[in-house]
Amino acid sequence: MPQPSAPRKTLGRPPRISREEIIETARRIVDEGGVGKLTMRRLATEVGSTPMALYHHVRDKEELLVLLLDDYADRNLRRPELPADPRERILVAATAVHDALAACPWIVEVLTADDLMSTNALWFVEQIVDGLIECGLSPDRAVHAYRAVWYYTAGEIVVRTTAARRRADDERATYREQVFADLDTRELPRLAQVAGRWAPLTAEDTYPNGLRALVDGLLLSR
Amino acid sequence: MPQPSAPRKTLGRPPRISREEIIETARRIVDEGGVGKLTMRRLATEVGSTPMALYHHVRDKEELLVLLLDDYADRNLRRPELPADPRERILVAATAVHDALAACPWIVEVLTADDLMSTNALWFVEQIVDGLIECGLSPDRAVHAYRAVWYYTAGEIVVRTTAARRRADDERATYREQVFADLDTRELPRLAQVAGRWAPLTAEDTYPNGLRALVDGLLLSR
DNA sequence: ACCTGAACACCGTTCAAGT
DNA sequence: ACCTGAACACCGTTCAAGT
Repeated sequence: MPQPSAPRKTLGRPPRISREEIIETARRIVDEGGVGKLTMRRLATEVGSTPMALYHHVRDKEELLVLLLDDYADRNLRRPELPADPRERILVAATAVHDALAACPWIVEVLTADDLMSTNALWFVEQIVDGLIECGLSPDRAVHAYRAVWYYTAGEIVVRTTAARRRADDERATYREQVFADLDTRELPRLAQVAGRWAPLTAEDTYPNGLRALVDGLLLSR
Repeated sequence: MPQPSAPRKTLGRPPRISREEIIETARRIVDEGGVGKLTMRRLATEVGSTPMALYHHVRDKEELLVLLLDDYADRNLRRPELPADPRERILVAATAVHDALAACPWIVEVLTADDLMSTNALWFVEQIVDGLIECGLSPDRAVHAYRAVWYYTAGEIVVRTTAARRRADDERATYREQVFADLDTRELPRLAQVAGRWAPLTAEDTYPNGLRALVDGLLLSR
């Protein structure tokens, strides 16, 4: 993603819109109406231009989305004070990333990206990998462990915000309720036993507990 | 998702297409060309009908997708022999679900559903929850622990298959490489240190290791 | 170099009518 | 009860032309 960089001295028509302006407007549209409202056409009109002008500043819609995620990370991932203890540092850094991303429901569509790549987000990755190494993992194992943390974090956000969306949609959730009401007590006794508590239980925020368990388990192996 | 149930005796025009036929054809389209090729219009023509006829059998496209996921789970989640040891049982059941879903790249779009709900998939959930209880967790904690496993599993699949897709797309991956090549060695020393090995390291299949760590960590707490 | 207009090749879904 | 045709209100992107 090459930055447009310094003001160009080359000849030609002066730009009427900038990458920054595009991203800024895109952010506003998404904040107001969700990522579903962000279309190249609408973005163009809100930026006071035509759809095709946008393609001079971003390659396509997917690049725009990734740009938007990076912008969000740069803007919302303020670096917290990190504890000296490496295990605690891992937990605090991962939770900070998690909380910032989870606060932003539209992120899911883009979050499936391979990794967070904004320089600001990389600082958190650094802290986690460093904490893992300080806890005694080799650098290679630390990368694997970091990835496990990222899988868990991304999965938690994706699954939970999609569930919340479905709940808002109404009546889609009743399918789950119906399935759970009709559970075969003989074949699925444990699920039948917790069926009534499933909704409240899965609504609880268990990210920190699961994260701690995962990190402890990852550190067990050395 | 009410089943169409027994052959209806009520009067009226006899159905020309069935829900089963729709799902079967949808599955074929998706298998051949990916989930992106599945449109209501194309599905209609391949089933020999019109777009609007489909809406008599499924509520909308999202319901069709969930139906398709359930169909896939019923068809591909063959129940393995499970070990007697509860911890091993958890690992084998979770890995079986993971492997079946990971083998199916189109699943990602639907996987963000709250939970797997086909009766066949629920058997695996039952095995995991049961194993966790047998290991000494309370039923409530077992549900939370199962959810952590599901977050980790869904996250791993979503992140990895999206990454693979991006790699196939080409040149999108080079962004990551560029960022990693330009890492500030002073500010991000650990990442700079592993930068060269990042791609192969993250390409390795570490699902089973991470799963074991997570489960061990979850069992530590009681 | 940057922007525009028109067009291409699509979408999911609603509505009113037919059998 | 089930299906059709036409239409609505959109999409992302390409291409050729303008300034």
